[in-house]
Amino acid sequence: MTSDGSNKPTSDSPLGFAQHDHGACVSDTIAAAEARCSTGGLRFTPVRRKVLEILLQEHRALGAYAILDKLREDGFGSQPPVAYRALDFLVANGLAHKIERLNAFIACVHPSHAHTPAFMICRLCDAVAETHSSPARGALGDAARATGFRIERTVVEAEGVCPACVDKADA
Amino acid sequence: MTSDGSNKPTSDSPLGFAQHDHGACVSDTIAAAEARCSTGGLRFTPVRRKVLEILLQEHRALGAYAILDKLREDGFGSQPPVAYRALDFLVANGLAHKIERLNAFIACVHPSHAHTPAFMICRLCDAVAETHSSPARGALGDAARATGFRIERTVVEAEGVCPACVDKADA
DNA sequence: GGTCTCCATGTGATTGTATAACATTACAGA
DNA sequence: TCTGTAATGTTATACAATCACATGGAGACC
Repeated sequence: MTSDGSNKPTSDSPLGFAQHDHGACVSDTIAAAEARCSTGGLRFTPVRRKVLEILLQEHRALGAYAILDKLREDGFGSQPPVAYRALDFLVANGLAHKIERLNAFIACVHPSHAHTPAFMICRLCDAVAETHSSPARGALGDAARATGFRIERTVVEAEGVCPACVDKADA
Repeated sequence: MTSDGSNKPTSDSPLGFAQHDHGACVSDTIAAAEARCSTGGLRFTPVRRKVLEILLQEHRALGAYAILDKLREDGFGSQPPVAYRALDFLVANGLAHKIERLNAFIACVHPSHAHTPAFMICRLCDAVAETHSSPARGALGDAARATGFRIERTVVEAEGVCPACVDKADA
């Protein structure tokens, strides 16, 4: 379903909507994860590493039970908490994000610096691209200031059609 | 858990973070729903009305199964599809919104005109206030234009602490 | 009025998502 | 080595969402 699916963008089209060296994308993220864990005194254990590797395979969001299936194939524990605990760790440390709209998870594409992520989700090919938002600016920030609400975290997700799928959408 | 919980703001504190005549808030919304349904040839059936009334009782998001419990108390069907179908109708017609972060639903506070809702969710008292966002503006809109992504719908939800709870949060 | 059709509702069963609770194991530091 | 803590494994269960099918009522049409 990964390399031969008809929905999958071909090599000249974006994964996270933008062409890039995905191999580097993967190894960079793993390296960043190792760095962050060693400096922060965190343990980048086999399950956690494996889950991050699974998420990094594609720029799509994976549900917890899909991850669990892949873990099982590789001989890890296969009960829900195994996946959820690893995902909690990755999310808490900025190495992955949860896509609330999909109840699914995706690897962070630039885990090296703190950021407020925003996502664009293609409803046709399921690709997810990460960008960033600035919660303080914009209508939401205005409303928060006006009412005295203290923002601690934001969920910003756009659903629509990615550049590789617009033709299909209009057909 | 609703009227005696210690988390519940007292009568002088905000529901949607702002003091208002909640009775009018409820009746206005019901009236708007009736208006919209009659002009649109839609059927504002008993279950649908009841679910909207349930959602309107408080400015908090309710899970589908909590709604189902209340439906059962009032003699309606108590299987999940009963609630989900009514919720689908309300959401599709702009009378209610889903809070993705909570997998829960809330009545729309100004159903009369089309809008792109955004929410502020208090993690201490569970109050939810609705405001609006403008997807085209801001960092997300910029990113969408830059990559050629066509936004069809946005999820904008802020989690934090509402004005009535800041004291508790800092304690 | 009769009947047909569509839409909404009711119900049972099932799948997917997420967490609670508890036992066990691995690891780092005293 | 001992010990406290963090991570893992496992069972069970709560919560979220959908499928499939039967029933019933409101309106359209003759």
